[in-house]
Amino acid sequence: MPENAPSTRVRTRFAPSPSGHLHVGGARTALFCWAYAKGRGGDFILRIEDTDQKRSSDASSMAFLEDLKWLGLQWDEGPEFNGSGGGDRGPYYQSKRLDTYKPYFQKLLDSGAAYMAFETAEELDAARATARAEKRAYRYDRASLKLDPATVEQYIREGRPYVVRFKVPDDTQLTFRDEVLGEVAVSSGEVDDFVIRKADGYPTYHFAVVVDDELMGITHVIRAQEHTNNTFKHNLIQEALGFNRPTYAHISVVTNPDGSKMSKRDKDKALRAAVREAKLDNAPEFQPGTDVTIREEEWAWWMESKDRQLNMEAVKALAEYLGVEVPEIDIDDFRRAGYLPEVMVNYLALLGWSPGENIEKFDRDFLIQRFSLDRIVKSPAKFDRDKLLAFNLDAIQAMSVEQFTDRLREHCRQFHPEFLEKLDDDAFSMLAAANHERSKTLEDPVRTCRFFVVPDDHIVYEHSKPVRKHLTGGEPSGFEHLEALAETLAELSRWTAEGLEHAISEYANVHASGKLGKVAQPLRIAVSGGTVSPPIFDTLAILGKQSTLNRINLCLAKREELSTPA
RNA sequence: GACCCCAUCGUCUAGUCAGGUCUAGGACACCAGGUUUUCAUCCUGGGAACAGGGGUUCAAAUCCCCUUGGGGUCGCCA
Repeated sequence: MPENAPSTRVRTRFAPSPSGHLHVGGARTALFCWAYAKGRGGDFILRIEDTDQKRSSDASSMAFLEDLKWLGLQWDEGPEFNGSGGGDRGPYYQSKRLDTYKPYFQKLLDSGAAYMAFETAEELDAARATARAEKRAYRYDRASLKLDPATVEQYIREGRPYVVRFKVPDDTQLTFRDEVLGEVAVSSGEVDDFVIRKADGYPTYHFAVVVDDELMGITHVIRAQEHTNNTFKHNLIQEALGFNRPTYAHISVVTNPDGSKMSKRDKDKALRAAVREAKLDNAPEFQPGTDVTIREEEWAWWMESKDRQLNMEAVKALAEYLGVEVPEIDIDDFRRAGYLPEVMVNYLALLGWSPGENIEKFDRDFLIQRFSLDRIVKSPAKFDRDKLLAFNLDAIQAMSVEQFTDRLREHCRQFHPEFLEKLDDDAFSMLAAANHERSKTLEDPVRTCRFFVVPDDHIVYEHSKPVRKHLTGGEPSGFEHLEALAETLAELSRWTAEGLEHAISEYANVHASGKLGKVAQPLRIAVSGGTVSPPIFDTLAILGKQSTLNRINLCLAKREELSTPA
């Protein structure tokens, strides 16, 4: 098999189909391709495998470009997007390369390496169903190969639709060397005469991938292990066309906690199950506020088969409607959940690869320097959210307050603008600083600090036992402390965390035998509605004097109500 | 079902290719203590694995075979 000469420039590619966001598994594949090429002074190419005309191609289907960018994976060639892409070996969309494929189809047809087949999809489905019912393995029977030339010619004249199939040789061993798996072999009898050109004239994945990899000068194919068996087909086409065989590395799949393959279709799967559970027969009418609708045809189409996906907006709306959590599998899900891109990169790299030496925290540059195919683990890796979270926490703790503030501001700008609208720069900075040490994600401050951006009289007090206890318990009780504190604080001139600490600690020394907790918790409840908030002095400082006093008074006004169990 | 691939703590993994330094290392999770004005941190300690069975060898987590288990693929999807 032709090895690439050492002098050849390394070129890898990531080749997704345009179907929405980048999911975790795809992201890891892209990361490995990128790291391998970049570590060797090579090129990382992005190619869009859009040879399925049935698949929707709305704008949101290219959302993964943004995800790739967010992770910091620049592509040297491919679709142009935000500074990445371009290149002179395009177009990088397979649907725009139809003319390119034509002569290669012809070559295979002429040489007899491929042939036309006239069975319809329906006929083949039926044959497969029969085989299944009889519990035997389905094999294409090569009926069209046995047609005599005159018949074939006649069929073509009649305008019968046909596909082109590759004629797989009988009785040989097909082998290839894989950089992670080693030698992989199968006997050719296991490989069907596969379709390389669909009835609509589009190439199938197998064909397009081979032609494009050759024409784009791809030297290393790093892809998921689900493609291992396809490699034999690709090798066959390469040989028939006189192409180079690139170096292969098949990386194991990333699985869900239950061990099943993590798939971009998991969200739809979860939703379909929920729909059946809820016995929903038709597309629901969503809330008037949303402009999302699912048409009847779309609904039926989607429910019909497990490999069909709804668009992003519909997924979100339907999940909300059904009140179910769809699994977090897309890079974008983690971005929204407040994970840092560098942490995602670090964690993803650890799924199936490790640098050894007990090193597991590293950045992109380290990855580029150290990444190699021979340290890739062969077995599937479960995606462990706990560990990801722990890494995210560590990364946040390692930041300076200023860095954290900037990151949080950016996160809010994108996903929670109300925090920037309601809080001025100073208050926002204080909020960020107060949350720095207690946040595991950029979403944590947002989630636990909603009360800052709510009007004073909209505070909702939690009717729970701990709340009641902190308010009514003790001698003096929490309410009594609040009454006293309202006066003390009203007279406080230095409304800063330090000033507040001074005043409140002093109060606690005198009236609560130095037990700060006795006064901090009632205060916390009064201003936030619950028992959880940033450190109390910071909280009050951010809130400001007026809001603090308003809320204490509001809490006191609800004394009766908050003293009795709900 | 057929074929391909895989197999170290609950999880991600180091160690396997070049057998001895492995009474198997790290991280996450877990458990027990401790610090802390809440939550979250943080500190200390602890339990936790070579799937099973046969070989080969002075010696096996490491090499070979079988069994079992897991994953992947069997589309005019990619």
